[in-house]
Amino acid sequence: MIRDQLIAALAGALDHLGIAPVPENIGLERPARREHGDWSSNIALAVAKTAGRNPRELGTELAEHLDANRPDGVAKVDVAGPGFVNFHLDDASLHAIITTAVAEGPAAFGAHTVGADQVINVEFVSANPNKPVHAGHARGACYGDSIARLFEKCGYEVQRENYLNDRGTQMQAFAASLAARKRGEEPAEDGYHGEYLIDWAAEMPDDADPLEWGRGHAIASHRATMSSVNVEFDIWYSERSMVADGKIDAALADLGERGALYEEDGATWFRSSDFGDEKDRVLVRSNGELTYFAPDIAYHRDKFSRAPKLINVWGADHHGYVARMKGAMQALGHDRDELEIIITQLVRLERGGESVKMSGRAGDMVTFDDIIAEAGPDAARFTYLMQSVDTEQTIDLELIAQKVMDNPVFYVQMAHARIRSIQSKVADAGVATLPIRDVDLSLLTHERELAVLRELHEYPELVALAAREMAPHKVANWLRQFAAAVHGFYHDCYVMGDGVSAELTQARLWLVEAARIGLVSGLDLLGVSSPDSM
RNA sequence: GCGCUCGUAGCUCAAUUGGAUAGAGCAUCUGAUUACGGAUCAGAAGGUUGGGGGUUCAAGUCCCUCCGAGCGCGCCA
Repeated sequence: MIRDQLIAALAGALDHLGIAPVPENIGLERPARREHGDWSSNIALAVAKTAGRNPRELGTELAEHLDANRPDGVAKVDVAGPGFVNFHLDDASLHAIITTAVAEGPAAFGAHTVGADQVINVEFVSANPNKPVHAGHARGACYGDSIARLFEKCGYEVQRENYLNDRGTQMQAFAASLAARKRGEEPAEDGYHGEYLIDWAAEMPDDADPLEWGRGHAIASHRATMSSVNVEFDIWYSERSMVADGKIDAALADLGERGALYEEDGATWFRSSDFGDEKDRVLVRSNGELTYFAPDIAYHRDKFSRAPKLINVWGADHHGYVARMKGAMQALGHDRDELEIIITQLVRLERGGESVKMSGRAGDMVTFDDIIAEAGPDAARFTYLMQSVDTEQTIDLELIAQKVMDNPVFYVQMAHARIRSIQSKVADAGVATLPIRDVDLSLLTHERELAVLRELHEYPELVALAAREMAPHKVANWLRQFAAAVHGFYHDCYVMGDGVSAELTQARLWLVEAARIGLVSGLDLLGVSSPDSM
C-alpha cells in the first residue's frame, strides 16, 4: 500500500535529519487542493516545536531529502505553505488502479479485511408491527442498511436485525381497533384511528384472530416495503418471544444478582443513575406489568449473546433513552462502548417548497411506501444517504422525483449508463477489446483521464473511512465527484472516433470499464442500482 | 427550567475529525457540439462559518458565554 510506503519514507527522512525520537504517528492525508499533490504530511509542523526547528525549513529539508530518494510511484516531493511535505504520484501509479479495479471487479474493489472473523449486529427500523412503515423510518432504514453494506465491504459478518414490539397494551389496542373496523365501527377513543385499518379489516378473513392476523399483516407489509428499497433483514426479533422463552425473567434475574435492582413503592427499579443515567428507572410497575424498558434490556442482553458489537440506529425522539440502555448493558457486565447508538436527526419533507404534513387528522402518516412510489427506490435511497445523519435534513419530494441534473442520483447513474453506451457502441462497430495485459495504459495522459484515475485511486481508502465513521454520505459525495470526472472525460475524450488511435481506444476502453466498476461498487454500498440505460 | 443534537453562499449540503486560499450542486450571469446519449462540459459571481471571548505554529472543528432551531425530559410505548 502506497500510504505505508510514504509514511515509512517520511520516518526515514526524519531519522536522517536527526529528529529523535521519530514520532509514532506520522500524519498523511489527501490534500484538498490539486496543486498540493496526491498525499500530504504535516509532520514538519507537528515536530517543529519539540525539535526546536522552524517548520518551513524542516519541511524543506524533508522534501529535498525525499525528492532525492523518491519512493516507488512518486514523481515529485515538495514543500508548501507553512511546511507541508507534498507527494505527487507519477502517472504509472495512477494507471495501476485500472488493472486493480478490473482484476477485482465491483464486489471486491475497495474491499478491506479489517473486520474479518468479526460479527457485528446492526439493529434498525424496528417499527411497531401495527401500522405501515412511515416516513420517519425511511432515513434509518437507508442508513442502517448502508452501514451494514460498508461493514460487509470491510470484511465483517453483519446481522441486520429488526425488533418487533409485538406485545403489550399497544398491540391490544391495535387488535381491538382492527376488530372494530371489521364490524364497521369506529375504534375506541384510545385506539388506532388510521384509515389504513379500514383496508386491513376488509382483507382480514372473518374467522381470523385480529391480533395474530394484524401482526402478521403488518410484518408482511414492513418486509415488502423494505424489500422495495433493497433492505433485507436477517433477523426479525419478536418481543413476545422473550416472554415465552423466559428471557425477560432471566434478564431481570441477572440484573438482580448483580445488585442493580431494588424494590420501592411496590415497583422494581433499575439503578441506572449508578451507570450514567440521570435517574433510576422502573422495570416492573407496582401493578405487576413490565415497562417498555424491561424487555428492551432483555433484548439487548440477547443480542450481546449473539454478537460482541452492537449498533443501534434510533430516531432523534429516542435520544433520551441512550443513557439508560448503555447503563443497563454496563450493569450486565458489558463494555458500554460495545453498544453504539446512532441517532438520526429528523427529516422534513417538502413538495415544491411547501412543507408536507406528516400526519392527517385520521392519524394516517405519510408512509415510506408513499415516498418510494413518488421518488422511486433509487432516488429515495440516494437522497436520504446524501447527507450526514447528524443534521436535520430537508427533502423535496418533487425535486428528487425529477429525472434531471438537479438530481444527483440521476447524474451518477447517467455516468454509468454512458459508459455502457460507449461499450456497446464500440462492440457494435466490430472493435474487439484486447486483454488488459496487451494494452498500453501509459497512453492515458490527458488531464481528464488522470482526473478519473485520481478519484478512483482514492476510493478504497474512502470506503474504509466511511465504514469507520459509519458515514455513508461520504460515499454519496465521492460518487458525485467521481461522476463529474467521468462526465468530463466523456466530454473531452472520445473512446472511439476520428483522431483516436486504435491503441488509445483500447486503453480508454479499460479506463471506462475501471470507472464503471467504481460506480457500481459505490452505488451498491448505498443500495442503489447501476442501470445500463436511463 | 434541565438534557441531547445542531447553526457554514440566496437554497440544499460538504469540509479527510485541529491543517494550507472554507468546497460542491441548484438558482443567477457568460460561453462550448458536423463524432461515443447536450440528461453534458467550461467560466464568472456568491462567505465576518449565528454573535463575543479563549486555547496554539494552525480553529468551521476544541473550551467558556450569549442568541436561535429541532428533539427529549412518565410506575407511557
